[in-house]
Amino acid sequence: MPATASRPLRRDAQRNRERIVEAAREVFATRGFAATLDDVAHHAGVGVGTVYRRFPTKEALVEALFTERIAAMVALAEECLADPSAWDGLTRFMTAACRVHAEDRGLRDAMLSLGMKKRFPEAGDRMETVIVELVARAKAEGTLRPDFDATDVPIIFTMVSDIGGAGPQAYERYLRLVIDGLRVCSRNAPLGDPLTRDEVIVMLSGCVPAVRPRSATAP
Amino acid sequence: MPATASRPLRRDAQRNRERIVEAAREVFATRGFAATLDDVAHHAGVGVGTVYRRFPTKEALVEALFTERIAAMVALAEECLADPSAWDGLTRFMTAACRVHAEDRGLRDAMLSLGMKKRFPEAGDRMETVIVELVARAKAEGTLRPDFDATDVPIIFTMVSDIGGAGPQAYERYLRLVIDGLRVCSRNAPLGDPLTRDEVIVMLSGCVPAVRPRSATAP
DNA sequence: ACGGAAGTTGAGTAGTTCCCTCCGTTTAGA
DNA sequence: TCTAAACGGAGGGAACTACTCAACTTCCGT
Repeated sequence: MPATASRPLRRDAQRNRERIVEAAREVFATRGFAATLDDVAHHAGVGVGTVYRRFPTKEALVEALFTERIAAMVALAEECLADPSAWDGLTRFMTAACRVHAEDRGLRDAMLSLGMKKRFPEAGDRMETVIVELVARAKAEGTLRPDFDATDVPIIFTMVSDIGGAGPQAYERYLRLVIDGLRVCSRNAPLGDPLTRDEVIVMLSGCVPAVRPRSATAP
Repeated sequence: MPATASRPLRRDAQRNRERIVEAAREVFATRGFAATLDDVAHHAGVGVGTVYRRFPTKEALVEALFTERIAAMVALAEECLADPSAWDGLTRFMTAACRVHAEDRGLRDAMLSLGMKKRFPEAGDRMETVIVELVARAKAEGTLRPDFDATDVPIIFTMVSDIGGAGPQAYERYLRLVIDGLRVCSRNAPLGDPLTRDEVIVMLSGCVPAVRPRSATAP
């Protein structure tokens, strides 16, 4: 891997780059992947060309914006795995994830879209295994209903974060409702079979916007 | 109301009209309001022009397709209101509504989109009051948690029916999960304040596709 | 059997959105 | 001062979609 240590940016270019990243954070946070690079440029007070000079595609900008934040989410999940109470660990993770998704729709789209696996394969795998463990541990503890499945977690994230439009706190109410349905309770009706991973993928691809590719050339 | 009793359609035109309606039902059921009238025409084996001759706009077709079915949903809600068990009445209604939404995405879009109020104002009002009663009755019965609100019902419909992409049965699992969270239970965490009607409207407009107008002329 | 009204067709129009490029102009900094 | 780097933003081009229209076809009353 040849270190692409190109010469440092000119001072104005560096400043603009920072402006672009900051503007992108804001614009993506509110509009998600639906945000346009024209939006970002305008918000940053620079021309579109400048954005494309720094980030050759929208994809590149997305990667630059979210790599770090997704790693932080994985770290959080791992930290929750260490919670002495499995139930608290799982629900803390779910609550924190939903809050983050509500506050930053871009991060939501990055984590839940199909592109996740392509863009951040390592983080994605790690996240998946940690979620499996969080769920297994809470079932073993006897607090999480046994018919719940790890594949339900991203679906719940998607469902709940769709509420985002109604204000940043709105998700909380419905997440709580769902979490109250997660506890073992003698009156619970059985859930039946969980979704397969493929079904989850289909579902996410239908609900979470993708970065629209310039031209669709399927391999 | 001047009976627009124009002369009866020619036989071939009548047959085509029926084909169009049937094709539209199928296409809208799977693609929702995202379906194109070109899709419908193709599916019906006629030209687009024929569709537009019968239904001057997409709106008109939507109205023709869903007026009756929405009235049926209102009737169902009223029937559930007569259930001796308020809990069963409410959950039966919610389950039936979600099943219908899963089976016919067009009906879902018609019932949950903002256009509902403009297109079917009477049915919309009636539905709203019946839901309020269903919820009040179940709270009075002591089975529904008291911090639940009637405005939560359409939100739950939206959340759950978003799962539709993963197959027609997928919604069931998550609806059950949510319903299990609706029962009074000493371990339930308080939900806090419900969404205002305006917040509900914002949320729905963000999640449910509208019939795209020919040109955007905001009043 | 025929004339004309009703019906059909589908390429085309017009509006919109959005990713990205290009080139004439500006500016940092040696 | 001079040059390479950076900038701006109009516009290319592709995709999508609601809808139109002029040339053609079919029904049906007489």
